[in-house]
Amino acid sequence: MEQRRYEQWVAGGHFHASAESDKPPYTIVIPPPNVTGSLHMGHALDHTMQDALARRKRMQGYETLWLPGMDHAGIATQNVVERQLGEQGLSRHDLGREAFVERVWQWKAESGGAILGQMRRLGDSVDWERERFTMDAGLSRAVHTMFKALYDDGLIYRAERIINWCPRCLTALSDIEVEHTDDDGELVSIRYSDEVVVATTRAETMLGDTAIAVHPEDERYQHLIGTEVELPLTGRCIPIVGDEHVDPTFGTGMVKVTPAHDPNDFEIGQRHGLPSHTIMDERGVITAPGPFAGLDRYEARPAIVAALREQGRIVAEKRPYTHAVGHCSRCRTTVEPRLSLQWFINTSPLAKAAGDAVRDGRVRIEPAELAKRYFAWVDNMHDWCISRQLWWGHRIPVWYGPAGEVVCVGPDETPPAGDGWRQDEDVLDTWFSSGLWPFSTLGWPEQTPELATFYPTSVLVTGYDILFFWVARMMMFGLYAMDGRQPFDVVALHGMVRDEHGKKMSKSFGNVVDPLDWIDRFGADATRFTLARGANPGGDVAVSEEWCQGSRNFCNKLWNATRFALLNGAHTQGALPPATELSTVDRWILSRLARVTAEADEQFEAYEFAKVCDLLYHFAWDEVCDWYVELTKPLLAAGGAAADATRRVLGEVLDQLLRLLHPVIPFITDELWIALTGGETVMTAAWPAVDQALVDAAAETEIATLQRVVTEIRRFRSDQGLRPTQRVVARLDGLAGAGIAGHEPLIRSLVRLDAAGTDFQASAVLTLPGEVGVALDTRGSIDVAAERARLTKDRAAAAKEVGQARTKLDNPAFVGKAPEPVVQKIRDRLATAEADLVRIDAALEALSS
RNA sequence: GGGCGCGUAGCUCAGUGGGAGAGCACUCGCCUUACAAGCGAGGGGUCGCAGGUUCGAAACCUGCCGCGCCCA
Repeated sequence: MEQRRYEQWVAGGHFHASAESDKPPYTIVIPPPNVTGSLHMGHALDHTMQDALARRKRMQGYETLWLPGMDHAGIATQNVVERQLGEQGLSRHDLGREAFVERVWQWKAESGGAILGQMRRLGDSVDWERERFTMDAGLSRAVHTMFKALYDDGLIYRAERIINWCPRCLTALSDIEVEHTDDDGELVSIRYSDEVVVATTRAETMLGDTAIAVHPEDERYQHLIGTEVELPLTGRCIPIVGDEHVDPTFGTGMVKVTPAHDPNDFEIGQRHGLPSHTIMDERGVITAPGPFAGLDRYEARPAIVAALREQGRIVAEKRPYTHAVGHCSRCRTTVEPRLSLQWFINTSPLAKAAGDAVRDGRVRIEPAELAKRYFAWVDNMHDWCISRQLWWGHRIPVWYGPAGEVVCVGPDETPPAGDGWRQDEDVLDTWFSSGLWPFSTLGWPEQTPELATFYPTSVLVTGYDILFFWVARMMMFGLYAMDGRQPFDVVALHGMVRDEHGKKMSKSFGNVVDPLDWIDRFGADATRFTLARGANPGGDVAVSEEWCQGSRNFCNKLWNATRFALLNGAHTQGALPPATELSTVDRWILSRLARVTAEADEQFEAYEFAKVCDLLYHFAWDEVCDWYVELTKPLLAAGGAAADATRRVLGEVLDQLLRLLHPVIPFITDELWIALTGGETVMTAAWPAVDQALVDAAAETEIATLQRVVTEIRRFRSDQGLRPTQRVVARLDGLAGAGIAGHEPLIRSLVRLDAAGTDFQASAVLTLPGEVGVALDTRGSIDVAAERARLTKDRAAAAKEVGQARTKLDNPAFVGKAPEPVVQKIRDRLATAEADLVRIDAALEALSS
């Protein structure tokens, strides 16, 4: 059912947005999933939110573009294809660069982008005609244009720096592609000389030491500054320098300095003009001459410790010693800080602008509290290493000439002619192209109608976990490339999807839920509703199968309610009858509908998806199904003009309710709406407008009273053990005083009370709030103990209320300082509770006599 | 080590100065003519702990305990 409906939506062109439309634009670009990826719960949550926003805006009359696509995931994709080659005993070098890249494209054509099909299952209303991929010609042109612009502005530079290096992927990584974990290691203290002892977790790097550093004001060691010490195992002599960044309280207060293998040491080296000795190759194998050459870094460590121990130089060892270790976010290999020549972006002016755009309110982060995290990142941004030693990606458009020339070519410039020119071997970080996504997908650098219409995008919906990875980069690039115009007006953040105990889903823990499995078993609507219902701004979402079942049950409830409506002639033909021709029940539900519509709008605008779902769930189930539908039964059975009006109102309420729910649960609402109204699709129906004229406080009060009376009678019946079907003869008194005189037939119908005849004998008398009396003839089967228990409980509640209210009112400070409405409210509460007490006491006394 | 955040019913979470809420789970009764994937009724919380501000604190402030995330 769902797939057929989806294809109809696509075929109907309902997802397509036109740049030539004169409607106001509303734009969302999808956070591009990885071309190697498949749909997981995180995507399902992210997409559900975006789809809900897009569908609502479409119904509101906006030219709504939700643009889909994927990124090329440089490292991940290259890994996949290299693994395939590996199975045939080949490496990418056997193929050569050109053939390898061809092979990757082939892989993409055959098995890339599985997620796109899965998005259809979820119901994503994306404009498939505008699907984009970061390696497409247009987007590649955007990348080259951006590179050239930044290069010409002096914001891109090439330098030898310590970077994060993955010895398995054989490429540089940016700071954010490194994940730190606390790992068990060892801390060994090595005596370099009688006076020089240093502690390190990386003994093997001592081969590359070029100094010892102490704090310049450390009195223990001041006299050593300027002297030299012999580096064990090497015979080299290295200086002792004073540097303020040494922590005198850590270990011995002396640190070894290995500028080529540690970022902090590199800086110390820069400050003191120390040489850098690289002692490992790109795979982490020791290259320093001597007995350790050829050993892997993890073999070299124990070997070197052993050699030092033999010389009696190991003076202390701590095992295990827990310390933070960086890992490649793609393959978990321990990152090796490595001195190498890379391309960088000078982020300071860009990050400043990215921070200011949020600070001055041009871009709003929802929820606002998360802006703090954003600032923490953009205000302390390091330069961004953008070169990767990969083949799959956008090759850096820089050419080197035979005479040492360096030329950056723009998108339309041909590479320099002549012999001896070669292009830079590296490609750009995938996030470089992802950073251009909000405008490269709209045609930039061309000035397309799409760019003019749909930029800036309206909202970016993504997880707080990539606020740094991606959002900050789009902000930097968008503001730079689009003349200071922000890439999006709002960033709506959500959290992670977790299991039913709030635990992170992980393969190793075995608690991963596949959204496609839920879609198969419970439907896309139930899956979406479960996620949306848990989606508080910026918060994680815990989900479980039971909750998805609950969502499925809700969809089923809607189906049954609509079935009831259709079986009873509900319709949406013609105008609503005027209020004067409507029953109180009809006026009440229309009033509630108006209020709920207003509230839903408010919550939607605030990206409060959980509140929208909660609101509509309770309105639909508690008010429409449990009360309104039940109340219409006697009205419809009575027939006549009133029944005709109710059929129209019932149709109206469901029509509007299905529209309100459509953004979150698109499939079933469309199915039911078409059946109810005969329309083409609810997708193109107008979003419900709030009609203030329908708000009817008097009707609401009346029905609230009716509900309280009915509930009290049901409570009595339940406590008395009267079966729901058992009809009881009863006399109702005081309805007029409570303002619900006209509703006696409704009340009798809902609680199955028959009219009192001539032989009526009351065996139980209830007095309800508002002086309503119910005298029931239970044919002597009254359970006195149960009734006494019930009344005693009610009395305790009323007495507690009286006590609390009195305490407040007896406090002169409260009466004197609290605002008058609050005091009045307490007075009212006291009066009500005191009246209840009198009533209940009378009933208890009657019971005893 | 630095920063951010959380601690409310059995579970997952709303609730930011004025009567402690929801879903699920639980108990009891029901095959009531839309729906047992349901209907009706009900039980359940010293709002982490200790101080403070206030007429009034789950909410605001301070400290402590416990947990999580990000960064180094």
